[in-house]
Amino acid sequence: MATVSRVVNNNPNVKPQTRKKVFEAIERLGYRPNAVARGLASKKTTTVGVVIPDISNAIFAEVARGVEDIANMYHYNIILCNADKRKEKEIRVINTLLEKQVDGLLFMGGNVTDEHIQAFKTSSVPIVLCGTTVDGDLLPAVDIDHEKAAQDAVKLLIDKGHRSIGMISGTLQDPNNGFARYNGYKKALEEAGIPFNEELVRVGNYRYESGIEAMRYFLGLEARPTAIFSATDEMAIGAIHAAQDGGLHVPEDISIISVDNSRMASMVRPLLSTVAQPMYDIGAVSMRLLTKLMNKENVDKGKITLMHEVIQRQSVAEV
Amino acid sequence: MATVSRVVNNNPNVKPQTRKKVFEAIERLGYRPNAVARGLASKKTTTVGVVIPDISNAIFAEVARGVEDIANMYHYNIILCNADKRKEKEIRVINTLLEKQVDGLLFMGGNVTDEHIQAFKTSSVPIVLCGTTVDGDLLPAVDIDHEKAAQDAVKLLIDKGHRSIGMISGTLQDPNNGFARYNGYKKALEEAGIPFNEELVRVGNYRYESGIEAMRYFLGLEARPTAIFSATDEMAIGAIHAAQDGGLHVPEDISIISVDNSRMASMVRPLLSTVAQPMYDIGAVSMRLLTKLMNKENVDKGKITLMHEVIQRQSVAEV
DNA sequence: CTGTTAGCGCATTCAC
DNA sequence: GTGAATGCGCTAACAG
Repeated sequence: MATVSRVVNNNPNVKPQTRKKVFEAIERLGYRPNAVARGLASKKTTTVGVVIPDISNAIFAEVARGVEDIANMYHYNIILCNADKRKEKEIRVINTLLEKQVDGLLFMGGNVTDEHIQAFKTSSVPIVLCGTTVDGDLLPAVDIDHEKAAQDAVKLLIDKGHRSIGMISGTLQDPNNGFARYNGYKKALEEAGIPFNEELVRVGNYRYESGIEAMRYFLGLEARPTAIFSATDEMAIGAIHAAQDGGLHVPEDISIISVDNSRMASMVRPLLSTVAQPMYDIGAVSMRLLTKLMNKENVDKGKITLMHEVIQRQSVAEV
Repeated sequence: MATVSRVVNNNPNVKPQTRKKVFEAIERLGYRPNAVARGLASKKTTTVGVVIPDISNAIFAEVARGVEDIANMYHYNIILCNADKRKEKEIRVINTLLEKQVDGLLFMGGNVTDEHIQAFKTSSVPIVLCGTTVDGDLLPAVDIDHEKAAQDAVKLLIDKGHRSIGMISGTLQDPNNGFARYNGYKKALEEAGIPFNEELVRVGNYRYESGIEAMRYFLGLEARPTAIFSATDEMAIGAIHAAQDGGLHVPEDISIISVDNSRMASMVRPLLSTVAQPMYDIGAVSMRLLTKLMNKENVDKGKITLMHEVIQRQSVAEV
């Protein structure tokens, strides 16, 4: 029995002949190791839990690929849990994952509240945040600098001569994709000496329809902005279509830029200018960090910030 | 100890007072039940494995939502495993899930080969196919009638007067989204007495870029078709853009219809006509079926076919 | 190199 | 209604 265990776990202390015989028996009997029993005995499940805020969001799907590739590379299995963008569900899922004795936890995106912190604190296994951060150095995290990304996007608009720039924001309660990008927008304006105008920002919900709604609002303004910065690609595409539906040409009549560089940014006419988040890398790097943590290796504390890059395509023109 | 177990498992044979005391102790000690040990002892994990062929495909994301909602309703957890559209990985993932002692398995989309069947056969827990089927009654499955869906789409084109209709197909090796839709296309032509022309079908890979490539091909034909049927929305959108990039107007110069009705179909100009697959329902129904199977309830054998519906939007016009 | 032993943390008998 | 005993299938330490 112990020998079988050794064979199954690739322990070298088995005579090749015996190993062969065991494999044959395994084959013959159709034996399949029971991962649950193994997990109980070894106190390791070689499984990491990944909570993903919204499975239907293409951004997270790409991050998940990065996570997975690295996880496979280090022979970890992944339990992906969708949290439907609901906080209670996020908390519940975290607890379920911990009960299932995952060896580590990756928390993707979303807003990390005190309740989350509370749940994380009860964990005896390492946790890393992925595509989000939290104030202080409470938890290791890998993300981009959302504020700077937004600022760079708006700066491009300004460099092209735009002075009246609207913003389609995410909810300001969301510290990363929402508030940080809003702040980046304000900073860019400030730096260029352009007064901030509350009327030029419209809060959406990240989705296509709210991009449409926002653009309709801008079109109705007596002083319509010449350029729009959108917090996400999807809203930007909605904005483009609303502008076109209103008889405008993009970018001749109005320029549009956003943040994400999701696949969709190249699936629209005109092609969308946007600032690229290295989504795959965010996933890969955070998973690599988690493997180190699970392996009790020493790692530098604190957040890892990955570089973004503004991608110029067709939706922005000189004013 | 047994009493704690009873409390945690909601066994009624506990005095309310004792129950309360146990809960207090649980709270005070921060006790968290170990799902692994529980699984070993009870031989149930209240977990179902879901293998999803491609996490970055919006279609599957929507199906997954349906799966999840029902799973939660019946108090099952879900392990989502992405298989990256690679057969070996699918097989590997199935085995991993089985080793982890899931109570049931949902296999989503993808091509079910003999190797799959072989892997499924070793399972002692129920398995249902979701968004795919297999010949014979080997496995319970829920899906739409892909062939009929394609046929209906093409029929709409024909009803609008089109006689020269191109098709952007998926790979014909794929029995569902590929071959079945191709057959539906041929059937519709046949029924209308339109001769089938090999030159008017172009095989793509379901992605946007291959839609572009296919449309470029059609645009280069001396006898350019007046309408295109695409096997997926994403390729259809590529086709629309390629047509527009080539100076054509959709639908005035060329009509386009596809199958899927993904969210993207409403995120393009003109709005894409397409036949809707009830994706959420496919997920929900298959999960419900699985719960019955896991519960050893009697269910009707065989496949469940859900209804599709052709959605007329803007991308199709009379010839 | 191989077999024996003792848990892993729980659910499930069975007594009381 | 509660506690004590047994074992789920495996790994880990130990002895040989």
